[in-house]
Parts: sequence; C-alpha cells; structure tokens
Amino acid sequence: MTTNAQTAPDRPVVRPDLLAALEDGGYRITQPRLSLIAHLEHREGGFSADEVCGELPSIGRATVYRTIRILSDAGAICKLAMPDGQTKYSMSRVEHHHHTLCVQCGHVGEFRHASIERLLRAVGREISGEIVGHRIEVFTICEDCPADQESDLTPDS
Amino acid sequence: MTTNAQTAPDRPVVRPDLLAALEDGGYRITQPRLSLIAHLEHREGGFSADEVCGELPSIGRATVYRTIRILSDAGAICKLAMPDGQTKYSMSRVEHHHHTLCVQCGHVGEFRHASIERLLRAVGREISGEIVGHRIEVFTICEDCPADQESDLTPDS
DNA sequence: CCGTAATTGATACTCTTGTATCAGAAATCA
DNA sequence: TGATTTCTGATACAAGAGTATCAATTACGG
Repeated sequence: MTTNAQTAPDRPVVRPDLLAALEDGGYRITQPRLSLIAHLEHREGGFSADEVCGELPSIGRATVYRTIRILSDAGAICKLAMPDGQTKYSMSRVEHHHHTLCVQCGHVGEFRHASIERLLRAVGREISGEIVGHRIEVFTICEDCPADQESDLTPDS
Repeated sequence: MTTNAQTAPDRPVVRPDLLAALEDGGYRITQPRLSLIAHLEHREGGFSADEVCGELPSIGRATVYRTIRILSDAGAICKLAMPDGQTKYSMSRVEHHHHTLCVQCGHVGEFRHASIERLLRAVGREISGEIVGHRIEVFTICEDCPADQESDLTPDS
C-alpha cells in the first residue's frame, strides 16, 4: 500500500448522466471536460458560454464551446435564445420543461405544466403542417428584482 | 385644375396602422420608410433585416435596420429569435398571437389560441415572481416541405 | 418658399457567438 | 510501456446583427 489510501484519482465526482452524455457520444473523459461539468452541474439559472470562459480561465475558449455543444447535443444542457438575441444555456434537470426568463436580471428558471401538452395537441389541429417541437418561455420579474427600473429585454408578446 | 387630376403625390399607399406607428412615435413620413413599409406590409412569414437590405438595395442598410426597429418597438413587427440563434421579423397581423416556425425552410406563421391565456394564469400560480410576458413557438415541418432531409434547426424541447 | 431639424446612406466599426487550425499534450488500447 | 488517436488551447478567422459617424438631403411648419 502506498500513502495513497484511496485509489481514486483526483477527478471531480460529477453527475453520472452528464458523464454518460460524453461516453454515449464516443467522447473521452478528460480533465477539462470534467472540470467544466463539475463547474456547471449544480448551477441554477442560465449562463452564456462566454461567461463560463471567464469563470474557468484555465480551460480554453474552444474547449468550453466544444464541450457545451456536446452536452447540448446530448440534451444535458438547454440552449436558450433570450428575447434580446443573446444565447444562454441552462442545465436540464427536469425531463420535459419550459423556461422562465427574468427580464430584469436574466435569471432562468424551469417549470413544467401538465396541460401544456394537451394545449399543443389542440393547437396542432388548427395549424397546417406537422408539429415537431415547441418552445414556451414565460417572461417574469423575479421576486428579488427591483421592479421599478426599465428594461429593454421585454419583447412584444 | 391642372393636368394632375388626383392631388395625391406618388407615395405608395400603405396600411394606416403602420403609418401611425411612425407618426405616433414622432417620426417623419419619408420616402425610404414608405418604400420599406410598402415592401413589407403584405409579407407572409418571417424575414431577416439583412434579407430586406438585399431586396431593397436603394434603401441604405442603416435605414432598413432603423425603420425595422421603429416598427418593432411600435409593435407593428414582431422580432423572433429562431432556434438556431438567427433573428427574424414578421408583420403582426393578429393582435395577440404566437408563431410557428418551420424547422426545414424557416417559414414563420401566426396562430392564436384561446386557452393559452388561461394556461398562463395557471402557470403564474406555480412560479415565483410576476409574469410580464410570454413567448410560445411551435416548431413544425410545413406541408410543402420535404420531410426527409435532416435539419439542425430543431432545439431539444 | 424658407429655415430648421430630422433623416438618409455609405462606410466603418463593434460585439457576440461561435468555428478552423494545428502543434503539443493527454487518454486509451493492447 | 508504447503506439495511436483524440483532445486541448492559443489564436486567428468568420458570420450575423446591429450601431456610430457625418456630410448631404429631405420633410415639415410657418
């Protein structure tokens, strides 16, 4: 026995489904990918790729973007188009969910609602073509956001 | 009486509400703005600002963007974030509506559905914060789009 | 018709969001 | 361990979307 009582290497322990997203895609489990996952996995709300680059300066820009893309393709991360055109991402926790976006602070939340699926079936009967997906975003002002200041993030709908 | 039987100048005749969008904002009615409105007012589906620049080469890029912004701010035009991050616009015809986006050809349609408002009230009871707006987009494959080819426009939801 | 103020359009510029390249490093397999 | 293949990261590049500048032009009120 060496002084190393535990044989586990110094890899961060991360959510198995996120690891699986890599493995299932035939990607290697590397230090930078593990660091990124460890950094993101418990994250609440939305984040931009660039933001993550700033938070993890030891990981290269290209690697951050590449890894986010892999996880996004695997469904482990949601890609969100903010109303002002920015792109944000958020960790998927719930299987099928939708998002709330705070128009003041940009905070992203998740929710699900049973009747949405029912509603969509009804919509499907009224439009032409086949429905292959949907996106429902609810714009909010967070409880803890000051409600007075103006914001230009709100779209018309 | 002059030879000019009609006193109307050679201005295109455009939807009054679009003109009003300019006037109400304190903007002047100019030739380029009228041309742009005449070009867009009966347009079906979505368009990008850049696309419009190409279609109206006689109008400057900056003017196209400026005018679209004015109309968008006034609610006469909807700004849409396509799932792949592109920005598109569409003329608002119906007061309160939502959009269908064809993931193959990018065609944008409008629909409205009575129960959506009801649904949103229910959602409001389940999330924290105040709802200030929403966006519902249904991704489709048009009737006249070939359904076989792969597309990378589809998001996860 | 004139003066004033807003608008135009050519162009350059910015900012965001990524992708391409490629030599060196790391992970995996046998 | 050694070979092989993938991955990394620094950097350059690119496309999209829109804004800033500013001299010349145009619209509008009187």
